Amino acid sequence: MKKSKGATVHEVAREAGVSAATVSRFLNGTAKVAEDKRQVIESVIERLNFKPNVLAQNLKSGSTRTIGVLTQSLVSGFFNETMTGIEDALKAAGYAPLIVTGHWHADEEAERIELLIARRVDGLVILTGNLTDAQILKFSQRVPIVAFGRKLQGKQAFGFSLDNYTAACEAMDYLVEQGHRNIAFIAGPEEHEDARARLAGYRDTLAKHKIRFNTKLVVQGDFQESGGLLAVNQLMESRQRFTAIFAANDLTAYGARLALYRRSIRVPEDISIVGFDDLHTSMCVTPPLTTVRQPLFEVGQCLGHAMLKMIAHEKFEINVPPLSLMVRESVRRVS
Amino acid sequence: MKKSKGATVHEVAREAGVSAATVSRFLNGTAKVAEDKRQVIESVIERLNFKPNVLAQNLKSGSTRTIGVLTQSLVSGFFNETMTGIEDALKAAGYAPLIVTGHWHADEEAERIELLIARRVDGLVILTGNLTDAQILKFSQRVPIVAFGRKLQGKQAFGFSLDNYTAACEAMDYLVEQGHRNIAFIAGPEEHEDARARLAGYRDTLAKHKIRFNTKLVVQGDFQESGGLLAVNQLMESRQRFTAIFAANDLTAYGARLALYRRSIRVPEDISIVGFDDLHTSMCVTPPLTTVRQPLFEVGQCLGHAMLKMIAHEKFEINVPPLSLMVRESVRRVS
DNA sequence: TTGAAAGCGATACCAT
DNA sequence: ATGGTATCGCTTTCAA
Repeated sequence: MKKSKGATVHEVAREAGVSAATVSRFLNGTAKVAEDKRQVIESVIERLNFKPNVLAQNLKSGSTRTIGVLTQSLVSGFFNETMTGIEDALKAAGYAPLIVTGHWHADEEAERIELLIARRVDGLVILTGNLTDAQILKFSQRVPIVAFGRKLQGKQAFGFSLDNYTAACEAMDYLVEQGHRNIAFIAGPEEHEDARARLAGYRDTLAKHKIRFNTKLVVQGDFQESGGLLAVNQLMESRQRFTAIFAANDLTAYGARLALYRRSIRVPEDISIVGFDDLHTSMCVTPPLTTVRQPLFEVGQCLGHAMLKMIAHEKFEINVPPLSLMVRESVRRVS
Repeated sequence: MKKSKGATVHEVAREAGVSAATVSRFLNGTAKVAEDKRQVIESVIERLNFKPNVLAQNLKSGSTRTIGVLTQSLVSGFFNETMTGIEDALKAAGYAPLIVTGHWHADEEAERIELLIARRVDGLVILTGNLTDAQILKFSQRVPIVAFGRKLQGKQAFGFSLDNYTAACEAMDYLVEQGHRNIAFIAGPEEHEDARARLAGYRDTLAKHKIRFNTKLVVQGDFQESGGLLAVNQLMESRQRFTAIFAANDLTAYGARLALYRRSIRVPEDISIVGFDDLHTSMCVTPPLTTVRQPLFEVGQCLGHAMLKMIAHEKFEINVPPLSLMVRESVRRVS
């Protein structure tokens, strides 16, 4: 099966009356090439519409200029905004992301990472997930890894997360400042580090303001809309009194808001809601959601740059804007 | 620079006391290998933890088992749901998607496609975008292409879109059935085929029901929330009377809904809204949005399968569920 | 059934 | 400055 596509360096070389080595040198600027040959080569390349075969380059160089990205969901605004940042950072350096999905399932994540490694990605970006740090460190013996959503430090591994705790405290402080004292919390998955940090922030801020921690006001969610909806139902059934809900993430807040709507409870007149993430849509829901903004695009860029630096064995530092509370219209002042 | 990673077939061969060819045959089942050698090879592979170098296989086979996917936005629910379907279909066949973004910009799309081709993807999936059919047909001379959002038929190109027109008619019929006669329409980008089909559906259904087409009731949007918001403002300023809004897509509906909220106009009590797409969040906004559901996951799967078939030079047919109206709570019956 | 050897296409070292 | 040649690791004839 003759490949119909594309000329080779040898063909170009022959046509131009030079050696393949010279063509290669011209292509990569590896060494000086006489002006006259230069011109001939250039025109032959043009005429033959020659494009170097990346596959051969890859084999030779051992590098694919591809970065594997392990995400958890292709439909989540959270991951996708981060991904946009990653793509942005990689693009400039001529790298492309190979994206796979782990669906929050450690086994699947590991399997997809194996695939990525088999495909010889030059590096790996891991967005949260359920692998243990130990597993990731193990993988990092085979390929450089940058992770988000976990603190990690190794020879070829680096991970960072944002200060979810402080941001959660800030959100809670705001709620208290607005006069709320009975605040419900819809938690995220327990195994999730960020979710735990947010819960801790809720708890500690209550203490700080000398507000009694009421277990009945904390219900389990799952970071999905459905969890938020169920949580509010549970809250209502338990007949606890509360004037505000702090949802562990925006999706949860959406679900909670819907449950309230179903019961004709107004937001924020009757109950206030605060979310976490600041998804793209959060400024457009009704009422626009007051939530903690995660600078996900910047995080993505940062991950991309860090990856590139790591591959180049250069020093790098993480520098992303802090989490910040976006005050919109879902919280009402109570007296 | 000696590669620290991975043994080669030759090393395995040497250790096992056979030739590299035999190892290769064992690996690919290309030919029979004696049971005894088989066992030795297997154990050596195990011991050396040998993994064939995909780069070399790629070079040899000319194939990367990678499908390029041109999307327009990494943060759009519309594209991402489709992508999930594509990934699902490819995964089973050992293919992986290389995703790039065109941002609705023909030049950028073309440039990203060049990148994909340079990386020797085995095929290309194009999700809508602003390239002309002619451009795509041209690209398809270099690589097989399957496209969504445009009808296309070529030697190595195939494209299909869903019947947006009929679905738009259905949505409008529903609105009319519910007693609405003054229906505003917020259009999508004019150059967008689907957007035009939806507008046509709006117009024709009005005619079918003998309702006068009022130009003032049609305002331009951009498929984004902001467009919907602006559109409603414009509508209010023009002081037209209407009881319902048909938004060209869900994002537009979100924006419209927010604009209404800002003016304390209730949905659906004062004004009804119908969207198009059925994004994931649409069932969780308040009120849950009545909208046309696009079976995007299935579309993605279909695209993936079609691509695989095309690569294998096999016949295939497109079979996706039709668009359907999801009746939820954003439309009220008026008398 | 098996092995030797010739590529796949680009690159880099070693001469000249 | 330039050419010849070995090399990256695997696959696949061609012979035996």
